[in-house]
Amino acid sequence: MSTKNKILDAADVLFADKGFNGTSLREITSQANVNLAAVNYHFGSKKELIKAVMSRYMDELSPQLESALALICQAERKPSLQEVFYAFIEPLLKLNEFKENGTSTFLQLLGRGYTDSQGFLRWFLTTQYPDVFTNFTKAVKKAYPELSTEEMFWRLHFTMGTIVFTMSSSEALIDIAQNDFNNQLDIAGVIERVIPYVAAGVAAPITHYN
Amino acid sequence: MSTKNKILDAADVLFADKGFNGTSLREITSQANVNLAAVNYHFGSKKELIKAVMSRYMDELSPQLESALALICQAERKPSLQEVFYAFIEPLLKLNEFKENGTSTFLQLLGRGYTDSQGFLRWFLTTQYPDVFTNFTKAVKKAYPELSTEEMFWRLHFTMGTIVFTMSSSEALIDIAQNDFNNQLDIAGVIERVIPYVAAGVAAPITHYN
DNA sequence: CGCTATTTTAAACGGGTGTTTAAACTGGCT
DNA sequence: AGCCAGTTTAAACACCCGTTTAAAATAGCG
Repeated sequence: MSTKNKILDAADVLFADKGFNGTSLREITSQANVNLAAVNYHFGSKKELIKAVMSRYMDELSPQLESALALICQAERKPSLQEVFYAFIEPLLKLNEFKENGTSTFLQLLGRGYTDSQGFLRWFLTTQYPDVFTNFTKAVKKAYPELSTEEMFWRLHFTMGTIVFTMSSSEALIDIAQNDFNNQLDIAGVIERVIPYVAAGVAAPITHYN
Repeated sequence: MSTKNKILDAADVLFADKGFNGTSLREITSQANVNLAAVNYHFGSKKELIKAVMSRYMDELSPQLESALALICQAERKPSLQEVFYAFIEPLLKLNEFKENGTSTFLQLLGRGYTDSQGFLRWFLTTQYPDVFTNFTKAVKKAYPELSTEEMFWRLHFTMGTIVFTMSSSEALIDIAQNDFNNQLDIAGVIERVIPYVAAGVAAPITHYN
């Protein structure tokens, strides 16, 4: 395997686990059995490495996501919110074929991107992959047209938060569930439980504020 | 004002803003106009300072939270989920009297605690303030008794995630809402919008898994 | 083979980190 | 006044960070 890919493979696991700030290049390169300077040689800087790690996932995910959402947008029938969210799930779970534990790793990385590094990664994603956001918004609007654009903006970010945060601590939560309820879940199991939650949240009745 | 409090005041703003790992003791002490060594003199270590910052909020919050939830648990009438959540809101918003921007700062700190430092802070909170969690669980169980304990465990953690994550990025979200919708919100406004969402999420119909 | 371009390597660079030290200062006490 | 516990201070400590350098190794090609 190429040095570049060895670095990427080691980096995304460590980044997901300990955050971008919390992971040093020396940890990454020693995990990857690669010289320290290789990161700067192949990627230029740590910041560029972070972008490369995210891009590898987004480039895999974003076309599938767009086509799945396009299918919903072009259909005549009005979709349910659950359908819209499940359009997300399938491409997300396919990341497990792309890379071992790809789904949870990617979602954890997404969570890190929101809180670490003061949002430069959110900027990177929204500018590099804007279609994902607009298509998702369109699909939700079709499923729940009464919802104002602003209210939808908030509820989608709440949803983003729920998913991303859940995945960031999914390992700990799965451990607790195993101990307390003797119920062994995997990532797909957690997703199964979070979908009804977020769907109901987005579908919540409209309240009027003063 | 005492050196100890100057440090705490500077620390919690910086910690909330840039995370625990992302904030250096030198930033804190220069912001507080205090000598660098004062942190280790008064608190022992950075880790202990983090605990002290969180304890200051939790000691203020936890008694009020417990009595508000106890009121619900002891009442004869079955409460609604919205009521249970609003029992949280009032004590949380009172943190603004305790300290300027206390509510959002505390919630941001809570979010940092989940993702930074690999969950040592979650351990600290759940072991130091266990009553908050058990009382909350009791109140929800009273409002929605059909929900199994395990399902409730998951939905409460989803809720935790939604709140905490939303608050971590609340400044950025409020900025976007201002630009895109000409709607200037504060923290209370964001909370007003998130409550119906999480209440509907927790109240989602029960699904059966294979 | 021999030359060139690419890649890998060890070492060092400058700077930031949390923590510790020991000396200086402070205010209250007899 | 002298003393002393409590506090503040400047300086240094050892260590880790991301990045750069220049030499060594490797691979590709005429």
